[in-house]
Amino acid sequence: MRLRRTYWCGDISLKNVGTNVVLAGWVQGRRDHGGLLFIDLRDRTGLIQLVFNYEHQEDLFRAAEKLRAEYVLAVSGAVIGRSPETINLKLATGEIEIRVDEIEVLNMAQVPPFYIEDAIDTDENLRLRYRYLDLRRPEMQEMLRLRHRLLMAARKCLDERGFWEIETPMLTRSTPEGARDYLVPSRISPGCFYALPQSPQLFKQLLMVAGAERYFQIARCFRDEDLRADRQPEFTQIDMELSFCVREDLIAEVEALLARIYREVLGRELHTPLPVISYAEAMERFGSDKPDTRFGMELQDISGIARECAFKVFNQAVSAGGAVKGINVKGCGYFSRKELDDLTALVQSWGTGGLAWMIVTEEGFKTPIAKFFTNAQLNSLRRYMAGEDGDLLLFIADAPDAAQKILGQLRLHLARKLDLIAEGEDHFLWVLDFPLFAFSPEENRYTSNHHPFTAPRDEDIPLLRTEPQKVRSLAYDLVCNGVEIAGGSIRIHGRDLQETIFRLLGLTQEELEEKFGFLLEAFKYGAPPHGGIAFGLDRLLMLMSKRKSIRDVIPFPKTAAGTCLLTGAPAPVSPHQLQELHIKNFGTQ
RNA sequence: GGAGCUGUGGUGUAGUCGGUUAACAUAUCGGCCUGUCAAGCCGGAGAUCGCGGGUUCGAGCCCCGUCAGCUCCGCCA
Repeated sequence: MRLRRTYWCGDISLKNVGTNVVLAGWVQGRRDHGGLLFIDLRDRTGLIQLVFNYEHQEDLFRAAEKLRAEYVLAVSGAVIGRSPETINLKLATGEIEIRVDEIEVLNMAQVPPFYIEDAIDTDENLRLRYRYLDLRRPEMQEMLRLRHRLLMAARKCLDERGFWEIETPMLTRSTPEGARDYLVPSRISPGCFYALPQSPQLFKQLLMVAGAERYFQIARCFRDEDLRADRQPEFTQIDMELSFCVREDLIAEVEALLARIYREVLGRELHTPLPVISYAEAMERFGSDKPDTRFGMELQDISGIARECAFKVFNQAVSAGGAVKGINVKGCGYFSRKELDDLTALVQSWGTGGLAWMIVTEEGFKTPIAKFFTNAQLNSLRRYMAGEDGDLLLFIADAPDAAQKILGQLRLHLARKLDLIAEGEDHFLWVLDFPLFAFSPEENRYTSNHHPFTAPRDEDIPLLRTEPQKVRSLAYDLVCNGVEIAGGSIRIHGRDLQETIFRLLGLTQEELEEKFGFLLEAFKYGAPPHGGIAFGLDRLLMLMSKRKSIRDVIPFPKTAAGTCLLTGAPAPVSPHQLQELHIKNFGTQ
């Protein structure tokens, strides 16, 4: 390489007119007019136009004629201002161009399999197979830049607030609970396996015992579960933990970090403190523990009226300990019978018996179940549901949590269908006071809602012995637009309480010692009160860049089947490799 | 594990009721062209229609299977 770059393409402007510059980059395109030839040169900062004139320099012109898309060049030339009629306002550097006096072709290139430009509509297979070309496209370069800026802003902010960036092992041990582990066989210990971390959970708690006080890590995490549009088998967390803190301290730290990120990366102010809602209230009002609060259509409880009415589905549900919940779909009284039947089928596919509907009209209620209600009941229904003429009221009768959850899903479904969601704004909120446990009927035991190290609220500790399902935890989720962005908790720091929880989770003393003995032992040596949280960095980026797929914010993502189309991973290995690892291949049956 | 959608020159699409030579745009290659920036004009090459089987006189189109990608359910402390 003879010519050494002196400027980036996108940094040149009218200020540089009259100077000589050396640029380097890729050929974006070529416009050949015979004796006059234009080349757009691209680097990661943008495009700039190179001009070659046959009359000006014949040899150079002949060389330029041979250039093709994606050839790699260094050029030297003079920055000249364009004449007014040739200025291109669509191009950031459209007021100037480079009159080239020397070209160095650093590499030739095959014709790429798709266009290197934004808004391409090509098969994602191809984009992933040739990811290095896909990443050349400006919108993908912008993603890389945004990701970098987010990481830098987070690191700077956490550093300034006294957090130490500390690495924890990637080769660790498999633990029960949680997602399926990715396993790594040990060569030196035959028959034994490492697990890749689902999160650095245990290590960051040990760091608190170790007196690190404030820890963070940009941590890669691995979970061997099926993929989704917002889920990859390996993903990145901004992981934090701090000692001597209460829940409110954690929340304040996170809000400071998030505000800093929004300011530095997007130039936007985040108004803190962020709204807070309890898990119970979120479930009651939105039927979700990650409510999308960008629109209304909140759930109402009409169990009181349902109990009194003559409609068996309603009154029996309530007397069996269930609930009747409703939503008001404003102005949708025009829904056809078919649409209502489709909605009914939808909620049935989600596992409830059916859907009751009422349309509020000037003459009263239009509904197949009118005869089961007195006028007084219908009037209080209308009042409860804030029903106005033309509204559609939908009701589900079921066990309280099922009715909430399914109606919450229906609320989301309708909001998307009716385009009620204001895309411009981000609605952050904290969800607090999650139940510590969920009961698993399949396993006939309690499981941790968050993870087994989550502390219960002090005042609920007595309930551990009597009604564990009622114990509220010191866990907190940060939710935005119906997506969980971050989640964490205050941890248990006492050995006795931790053992009680493990036992409630059905872990035997042996399992407990074997799997978590090292943590319980650490807790004997003066563990400080501590708590932490982890951000889903990829999801945060999706939110900040308004992308619909997590693959669009990860440089080298995997497909829905967990494969990498670029490298071909996962792939078979040689028998020799397996032998060294003491692994026998049983084939694919 | 289950459900749905998609697969046709390099790329994006069209392809009727199953009918003979698979169309269009763009990219690409060659020629012309001195102010383009989605350059323009002329010409050329480029597809066994994801793969395998079946039905049929005949399949891009219908049927079965399979592969790949995407979306959703289960799963994801």
